[in-house]
Amino acid sequence: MGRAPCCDRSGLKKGPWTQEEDELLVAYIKKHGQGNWRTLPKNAGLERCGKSCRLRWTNYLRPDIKRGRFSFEEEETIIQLHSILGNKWSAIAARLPGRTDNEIKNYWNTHIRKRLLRMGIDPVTHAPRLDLLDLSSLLKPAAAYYPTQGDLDTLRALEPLANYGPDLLRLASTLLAAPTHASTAEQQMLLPWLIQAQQMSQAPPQHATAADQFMQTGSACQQMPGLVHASSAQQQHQEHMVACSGYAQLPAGYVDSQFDFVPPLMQMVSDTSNCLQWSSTVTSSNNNCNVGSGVSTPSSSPAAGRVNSASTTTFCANASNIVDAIGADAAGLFDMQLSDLLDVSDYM
DNA sequence: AACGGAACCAACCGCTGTTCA
DNA sequence: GTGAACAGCGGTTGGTTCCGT
Repeated sequence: MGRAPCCDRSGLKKGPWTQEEDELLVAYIKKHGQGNWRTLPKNAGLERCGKSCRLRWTNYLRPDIKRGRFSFEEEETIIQLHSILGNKWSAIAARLPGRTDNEIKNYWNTHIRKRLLRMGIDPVTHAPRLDLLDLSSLLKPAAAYYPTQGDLDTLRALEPLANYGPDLLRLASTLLAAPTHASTAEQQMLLPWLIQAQQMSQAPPQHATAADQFMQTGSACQQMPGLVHASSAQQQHQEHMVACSGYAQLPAGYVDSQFDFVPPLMQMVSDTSNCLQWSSTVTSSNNNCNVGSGVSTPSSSPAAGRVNSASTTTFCANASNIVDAIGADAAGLFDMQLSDLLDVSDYM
């Protein structure tokens, strides 16, 4: 839509706020509360537009604002949340008490973003920059790896999770980014798991099982049809992440029980027969495309996964089965249109 | 001390989503 | 159902401060 900014009206002041203006605004809000921003400036005796007043209040004058440098913990939290939520500054700010979206956005652009770039990490995707990797390792001969029958059996058993895991991550992150749909309590339930899963997806176990390694190889093959073996590059990627990021610490002893902490969301899904139908469909569509290339890729990223329209339809239709299967317990979480819930544009 | 570039951050701008008549 | 009004969000700008030469 887009409307002309209200500040364009003649007589309204722009630019830095004076102490007198601040006092007028604070006094008015203390007395009347935050009401109609449109009428507030006139009632408060301010020559400002309502938008400017709201911004000044929310970003500077609010009594609960924490000022000063960001702590190490806050910085780590921002990085983790950004890897999940992308540039959803307001959503990130909602999880950092006392910090505003503007402050976090500024801090990201001036400090964190540059730091990640120096470390060779793409601040958009949170993955190592491909131009810094030794891509020649991707070109290893296809016959370099011969899986055993045991590997194949294990892979077959884990296949469903391997395929719909990323999509569940995406689903959960979408829910977290939709505060009007999911309650705070529900988001609090999802967030720790999402961060943990995100860490795992960025830094897989250093002494992974054969099945893990084989799954990774399979995943890489889906992303690069024609390349049978890409685990070397993958391992390089992982080591790079662990060495550089400093925020990818894994829970001790997680390796052999990586599905132990599967949260209710995933558990409910895995318990249903619908998920089998869904996972198998996604698996088949994955043969030619990369569904949900990773929750760590914000929608703005050009590196986001791409699929054709047919597989998008399949994915959405079967995701609907998941929602049905989860049932009334999670109804609040899914009280929205699927088209809204799933950022379909990511898959186009 | 003077200058220029980098870093920082408050504020603005343009857009989207929601509400309501 | 439609469109205007409004609130809020994310990207960008521009003024100020810091720091190295």
